[in-house]
Amino acid sequence: MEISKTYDPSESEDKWYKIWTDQGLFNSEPDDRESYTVVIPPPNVTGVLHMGHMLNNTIQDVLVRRARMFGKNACWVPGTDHASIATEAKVVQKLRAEGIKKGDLSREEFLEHAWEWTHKHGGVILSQLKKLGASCDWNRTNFTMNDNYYKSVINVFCDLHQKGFIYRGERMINWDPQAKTALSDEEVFYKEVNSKLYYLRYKIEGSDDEWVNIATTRPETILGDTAICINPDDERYTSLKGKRAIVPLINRSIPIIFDDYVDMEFGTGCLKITPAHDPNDYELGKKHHLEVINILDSSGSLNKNAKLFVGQDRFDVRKSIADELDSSGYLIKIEDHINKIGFSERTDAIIEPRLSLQWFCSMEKLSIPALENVMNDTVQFHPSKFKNTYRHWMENIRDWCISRQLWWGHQIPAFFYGDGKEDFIVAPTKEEALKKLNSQSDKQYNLDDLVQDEDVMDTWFSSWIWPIAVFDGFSNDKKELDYYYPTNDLVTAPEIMFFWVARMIISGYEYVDKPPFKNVYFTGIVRDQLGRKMSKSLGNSPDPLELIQKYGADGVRVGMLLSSPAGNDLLFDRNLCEQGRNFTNKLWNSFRLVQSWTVSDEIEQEESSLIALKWIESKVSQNIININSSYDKFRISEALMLTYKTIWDDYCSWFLEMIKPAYQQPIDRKTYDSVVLILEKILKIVHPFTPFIAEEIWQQLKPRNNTYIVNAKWPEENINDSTILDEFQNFQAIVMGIRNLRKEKNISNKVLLELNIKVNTNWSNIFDSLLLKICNLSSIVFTDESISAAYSFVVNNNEFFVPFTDSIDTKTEISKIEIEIQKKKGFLESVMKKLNNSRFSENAPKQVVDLEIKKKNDAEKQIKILEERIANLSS
RNA sequence: GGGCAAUUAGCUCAGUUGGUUUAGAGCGCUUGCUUGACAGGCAAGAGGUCACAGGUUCAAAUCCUGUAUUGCCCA
Repeated sequence: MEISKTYDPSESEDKWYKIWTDQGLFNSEPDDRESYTVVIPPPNVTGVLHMGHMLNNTIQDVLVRRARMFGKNACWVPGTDHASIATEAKVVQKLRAEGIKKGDLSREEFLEHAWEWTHKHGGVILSQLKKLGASCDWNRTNFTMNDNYYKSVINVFCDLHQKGFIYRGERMINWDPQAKTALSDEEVFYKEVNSKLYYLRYKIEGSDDEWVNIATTRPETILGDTAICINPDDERYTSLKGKRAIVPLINRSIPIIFDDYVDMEFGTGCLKITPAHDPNDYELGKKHHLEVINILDSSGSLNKNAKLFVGQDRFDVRKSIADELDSSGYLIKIEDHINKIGFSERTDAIIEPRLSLQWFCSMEKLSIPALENVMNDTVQFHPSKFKNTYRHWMENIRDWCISRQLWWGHQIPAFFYGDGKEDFIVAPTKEEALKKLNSQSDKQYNLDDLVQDEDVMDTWFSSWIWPIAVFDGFSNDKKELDYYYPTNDLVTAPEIMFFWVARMIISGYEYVDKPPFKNVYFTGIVRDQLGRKMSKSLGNSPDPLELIQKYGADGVRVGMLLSSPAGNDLLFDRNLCEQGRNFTNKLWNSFRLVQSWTVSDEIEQEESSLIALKWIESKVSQNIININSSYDKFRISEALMLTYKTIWDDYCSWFLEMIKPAYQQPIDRKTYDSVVLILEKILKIVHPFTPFIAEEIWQQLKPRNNTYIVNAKWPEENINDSTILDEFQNFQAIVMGIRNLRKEKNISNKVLLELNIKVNTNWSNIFDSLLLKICNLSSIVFTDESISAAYSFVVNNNEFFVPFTDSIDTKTEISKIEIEIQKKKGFLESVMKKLNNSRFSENAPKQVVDLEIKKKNDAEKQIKILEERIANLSS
């Protein structure tokens, strides 16, 4: 049967994926075997696959497939995250396009739309992962809004409230005026922005013409000023002690206070204090018992407390108030100023610090075991440099604002029975809340008296229990949890180290008293060639499915991993996928070659084939040792490169060339059978990286009776002959010497050459038969004399001569050798410098000195050989 | 502003407690190769004063100090 010259992945990929899943090869149930567990970082339920997912999930699949081949019970749990704010934003947008405003809908109606949207778009991303070859147990697909999962989240909330970790409080939080919701600190990102610094003067109360000058970037907030603050060490302003100032335009009298918080260098050294609209001012306000005047409403417009500009947007007011301050003589000057401003991660709106009643989770105590067990490597970070970042964050951890003013998500299980701030009961259901309430109250309430808190929880408050909840860890049946938890490896991006990783560790210790995973592998961010983050708005992200179509899933997998050391960003280049595709093609053609041979039982195995087999056995074993060690250190791209070279260099370029029968000649049975065994080994080690082609060749190679490479055993290494590996290096050098010579002298590969060898050190003849074959030699002749009429080179102090076939160019030959001698002499000089230094020979360890002596002897010997050669040529 | 990293070939990166033949890989580049697995291939070659300046040491890409640049995290 004719096999295609190039490998076509499109057919075999879908075929094998279907068979694998139909056969249930990726499914896992607890049994006697050791478990190997990975939980997927759940992508947004309505998201689509991007390059970050590709990298992340390729790495997970490589780890999972390899573990499966080690005979472990591999379980990779897939699923999605409801992504409360992102999904809600999409639904609102979609409704708006249909002319429906969120405000016109009831909560129930809105949620119906949201579920409809989720069902329509949800899970697309998971089917895309199948294209990539992800070997997930799809029966276990989970979702953070599934009934069971929902209940787990609610129970955790109630439990933490019961334990006193969750509380309700008025705090200054990050407010997104566009989404009209609170955000956690982690959902705010800061950007440097060109803005203005306004210098204003406030009149001192009771004076005729005494002023205090302040500088502010937010003149609109003066309407909420309740003090002016000065550093007590600032001698410029000591006269202001005890005085009051008048807020311009509204003429409110405010105190002048003193606190060393104020930076004397910044602006004028006088700071206006607006406790309602700046977190630092808020803290100062609390300390000095200042009045708090909130002048903004939830959309960022001024409210009636502002007295002026009521109903206008904060940024419009900034312009108008500057004009008005100017015309009434309060504005001194405006300077350009660069400052950092917080933006909403989701809506990109400028964050407004806002005082509001929110739910918080107290983190300090909860985080203690989570910090400790990362620092002591119970949970290992790869690369370990991220431990520093982690520690820094954990040591300065702040309470987590977990409420969001949204509808799509887990509704906070707090039920209000009165108007007071504390008139609520926390319980999993309304019924339970009622029971609880009535048991502790004289008055008897009924269900209609209870109103559930409108807010939902932060999305991360559901995903932080992902590794527990996907194994039903909050139910009474702990069979799954006991077997699969702690999971083994988590593969994720460093950007969500605090959002997610740290919090999973915290919840793991709180609820299972064990870490959620043993290793965390941080991938880098996938960037484009210019180093920019890939994003929809830049349009610089390739479509993963198109890449898979073009290069094959195997090719893309290899392309993604070729240059992605842990924790470093990856500058994505589709040429890497091309390299991956070429690699699969190389593998394919090496299979075609083996497949094309006719096998003969009549002919004997050649000596050269026997040696070649002996060598490749040891070589592959040696490589497997190195590959295993790279995997153990989570150096995945290093493991890939070693695998790549095993196949391309060792197996294809050297081994197959060594055993290849002459054109249209058969191969002996013994050699052929051994080649098949080697090829099987090679398919196994490449399978985690390129599962599809590995399975395709595995199945075509011989009948497998419904067994698959997916479950094949990872090969064991056995180096039965290590000297052959050293000898091979000399052999390689000789082959290269002859190839070089052919190229330089323009001697075709078809011309038979005679190789003369003058043995100066020991010579093992095991590779002689292979030299004859690979270098196309007529014979190998051993000689005691140098041959003058010949090209020559030196390997391991043995001299090799190929007699001149035609015209003689001794001049070039001599100058070539002279260059060689110069090089060697330079080297010898650097060695001698060391050896002649008495402090070196006295202080350095003996083996280091011995090595230098050996280098010296070798170099001297080589120089001598070369000099003799010149003498010979010129005579 | 505070913290943490990084800087090695044209590009992307290795280089494991300082010493293994005057620094390695992949890609790219240059040159040569048309019958026999693969041009998505084969072979050979060029390319680096290891960011800079000091220091420690018999010995520094590797350790220390400073400078510059870049990235990340936090405020």
